[in-house]
Amino acid sequence: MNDGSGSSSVGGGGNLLYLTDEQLRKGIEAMFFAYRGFTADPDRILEEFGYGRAHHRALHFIHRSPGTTVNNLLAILGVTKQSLNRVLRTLIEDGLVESHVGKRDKRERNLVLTEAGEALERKLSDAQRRRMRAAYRKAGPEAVAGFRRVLEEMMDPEMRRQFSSLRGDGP
Amino acid sequence: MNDGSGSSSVGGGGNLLYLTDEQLRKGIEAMFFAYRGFTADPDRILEEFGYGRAHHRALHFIHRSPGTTVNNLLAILGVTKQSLNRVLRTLIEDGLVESHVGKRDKRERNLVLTEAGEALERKLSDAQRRRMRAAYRKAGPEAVAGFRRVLEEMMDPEMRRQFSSLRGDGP
DNA sequence: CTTGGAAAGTCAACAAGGCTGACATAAAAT
DNA sequence: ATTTTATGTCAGCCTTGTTGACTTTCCAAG
Repeated sequence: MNDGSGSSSVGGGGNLLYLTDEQLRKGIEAMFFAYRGFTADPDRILEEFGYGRAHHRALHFIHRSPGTTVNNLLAILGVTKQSLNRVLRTLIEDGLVESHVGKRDKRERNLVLTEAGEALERKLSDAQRRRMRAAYRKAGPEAVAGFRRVLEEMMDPEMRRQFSSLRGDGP
Repeated sequence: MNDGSGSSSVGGGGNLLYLTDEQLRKGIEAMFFAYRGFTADPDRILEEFGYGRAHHRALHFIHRSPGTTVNNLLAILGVTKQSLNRVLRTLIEDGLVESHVGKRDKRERNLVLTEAGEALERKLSDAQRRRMRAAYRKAGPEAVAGFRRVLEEMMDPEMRRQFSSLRGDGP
């Protein structure tokens, strides 16, 4: 019944060809396969350490916003505090993350990476950057700009805001 | 501190500016947030049915290659047969998927979606397409081409092959 | 100063969806 | 006849997500 969403614009304006269901399906599958590639390298490294994706995410965003609070991290990662706490606890026990009582608000915990934490984060993001750099290089600057543009449009609006600002530390 | 891989080309040739670590980091985070958005809509629908990502993946690729075999699906999804089987079993029990003994090779099972299976798949992919179409439209054709180009480069080489061909059914 | 409530942590229990290993069956291939 | 392949299944483990209940700390409003 062609529910309105479907298979529009074949003989249409001409350059709307990329909005056909077939093209969209290819885009959907490209996201699926690419995301797998995107995480494959870090995942191999994490496995050596007995960690998973969740640990990488935590390390990444603590590295990115040193001194960020647990609540901040929860908002960014979109998981429950219990789930995050479990990951955070192992990272703290293993000496990769330090949790300091907040100065202004002592209820808060400011999270920072230790030397070892920075080292692992670097190892992980190096691997991820290496792949992305290669992809960027092969695709060229124009493609990269388009890539970034589409990804940004694909986010939920809230995420898009966090994506642009994403402080987490002081004002 | 600039570990060799890092922060190349700032005052460099000029248009290599986009390969700085900072730009790559933004790309990495864009992938993370965008993938969340990308799956958010189907995930809400799946939840109503008591299904998860794994079910969506199976439905998608069976819809895409009707009559595909279990082994084919395993290769595409990159999971163990036990893991896939669990998902497949529930889909078959729930009457969304049918498993037919292969004609030429009776060891194989040819998987197809039932009416109900097609209906759910459509509902899921409609939601996903809707978001992607909106993103495509806002970003424009040039951006979409770049998006696809970078994603393809980001895949593992094997996946890239499957991405282009991806038969699964007859010769 | 007292107290309400936010921030954070903890414990318990559960589910999805990955994994490995072992084993069974049928059918194709050698 | 034997081996290999395709599939299914049982059992058990792990990570990472969930909910719910409860405690501690401590800022801030009354």
